[in-house]
Amino acid sequence: MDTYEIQSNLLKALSHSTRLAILDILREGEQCVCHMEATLNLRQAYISQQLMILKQAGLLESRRDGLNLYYRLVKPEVLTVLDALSAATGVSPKLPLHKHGDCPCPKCNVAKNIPLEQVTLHN
Amino acid sequence: MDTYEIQSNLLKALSHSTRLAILDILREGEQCVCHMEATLNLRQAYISQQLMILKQAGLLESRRDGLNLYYRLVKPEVLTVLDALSAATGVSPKLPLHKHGDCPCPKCNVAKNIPLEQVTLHN
DNA sequence: ATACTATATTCAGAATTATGAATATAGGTG
DNA sequence: CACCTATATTCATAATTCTGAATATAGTAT
Repeated sequence: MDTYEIQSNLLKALSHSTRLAILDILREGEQCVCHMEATLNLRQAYISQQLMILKQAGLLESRRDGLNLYYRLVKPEVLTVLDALSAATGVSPKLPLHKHGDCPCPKCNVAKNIPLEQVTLHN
Repeated sequence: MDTYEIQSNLLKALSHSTRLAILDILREGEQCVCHMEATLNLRQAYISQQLMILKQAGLLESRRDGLNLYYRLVKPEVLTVLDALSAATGVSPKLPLHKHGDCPCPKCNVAKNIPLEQVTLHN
């Protein structure tokens, strides 16, 4: 019954609402922790713990860019599982959109018109 | 985050190796408890407990025929989830085949050539 | 170096799940 | 009715997971 254990281990990694939300956030590509913090409105330490669980399960990897760590899905096949799950439950998740300005992460702030004197450039 | 909870509840019902095996047994149609007992080589009480969990999650229903209770999948969409899971993990379950003669259930004994004097008929 | 920012880890208690043992029940048979 | 067979339930304990608080670390900027 070894195959069933492999599969139930993956399911256990998935069966948690915060982790489902994280995977949903990562559907569209990598995101930093602080972006998840702003989107999910949960404490950073807690999100990190859930990220570690997903990473240990082999679903995520991270990349550093300056201060920020960006997580990305390395096993996109799980999205197929999640889609099948939406079909089976009859409900589809939609992410809470954080208010514009609530997310401090670089990706979210690229588009904003920040006064030049406040922008720190890498020289 | 309610949708995520609905989905994680279903995942929790699935994320157990015995329950995955049970669902696999039910892929091909209804089976009685004693058939699962023979196939999985687990104690009856334990299997009943797992069946109750799957039933509570709305995945199974049961039907009585004489002494036997037959369980069947009432949400076949979960099979799609399980198939996606096989794809994601790269492993596919195959059920242990019980030795012919180890399963006492009616379905398994229809084909056997049982001496007539031992067959009990419903008169 | 010092201070700051983003993220990770450790620890502990609460809550939940897993599992086995014992027993209960419901239906069938004689 | 008494007994058997198939299945369900209850109870107790062990194991695991959840969650928060506190703290640690690693990189950055000055």
